[in-house]
Amino acid sequence: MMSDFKELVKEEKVKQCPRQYILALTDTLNVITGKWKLPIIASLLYGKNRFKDLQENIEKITPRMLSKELKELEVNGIVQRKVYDQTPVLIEYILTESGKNLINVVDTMLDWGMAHRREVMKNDRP
Amino acid sequence: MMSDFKELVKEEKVKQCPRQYILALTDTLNVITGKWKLPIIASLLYGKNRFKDLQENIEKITPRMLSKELKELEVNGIVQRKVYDQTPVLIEYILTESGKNLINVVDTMLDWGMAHRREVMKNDRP
DNA sequence: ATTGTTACTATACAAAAGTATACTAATACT
DNA sequence: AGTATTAGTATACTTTTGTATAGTAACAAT
Repeated sequence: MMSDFKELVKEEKVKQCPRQYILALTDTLNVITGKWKLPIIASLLYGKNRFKDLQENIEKITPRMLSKELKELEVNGIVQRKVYDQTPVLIEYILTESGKNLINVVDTMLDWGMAHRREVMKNDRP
Repeated sequence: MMSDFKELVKEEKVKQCPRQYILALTDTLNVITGKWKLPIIASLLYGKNRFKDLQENIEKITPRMLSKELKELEVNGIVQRKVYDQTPVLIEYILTESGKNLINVVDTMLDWGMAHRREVMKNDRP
């Protein structure tokens, strides 16, 4: 079964990309671009969900950036912030369904990246 | 068949992402991030391969940015620059195999983006 | 009263990415 | 000699993104 975008590209008469496609692609880009987004999402996938866990797991990230990125991921519906009223306070960042599904995107990116490296090697020394 | 990254995440004992995975992901991010990369790649997929075509096809891009991005895509092995010695000179930017394969990444991003919008709608008005 | 813990915020700054506007080189056509 | 065409480059600037460093709030334990 062929996907939307491949169908679209196959049809040579198509002149313009539908607006909703552009919106969807922009959303995805916003969620994965930046220096810290993928490390944070990967850490959350691994089950590191507290602020301190993330800070320890992601080398050299400052609390300012971690806080900023988590907020952005929250308003974009990628993570959910859960507060447990203990002492000291416990706060967990949990991936939403959409957040978990990002693994498909990451995975395709990984596949392409690996294949691209093989391709470049092949062409450099034929 | 399950992919590399999904396998990795399933194994809870895994503590660190292999270096080559990080490199591959970084490569992919570098190729698709920025305001103009996807529009340029999409235009090239559609068969718009001359500088002027791209300039007309991509609204509001300046020649400086187009030139800069094309150069970057070239050194990263995504496009190939072909010079035809005519008058006026004809220069074509052609996607490499890796460049064409980016459609898989774009497509997965599109799928996720569309599904995410449906998910957000569902949660906003339950 | 001091120290420890978690989860941050505030301020100032540096670097990267993108924009605006004008200009150039090579060639051919009139 | 002046104009058109393609494919860019040059310079100065603004905006966005990320860094460095220090400080805060709410408790509890000693």
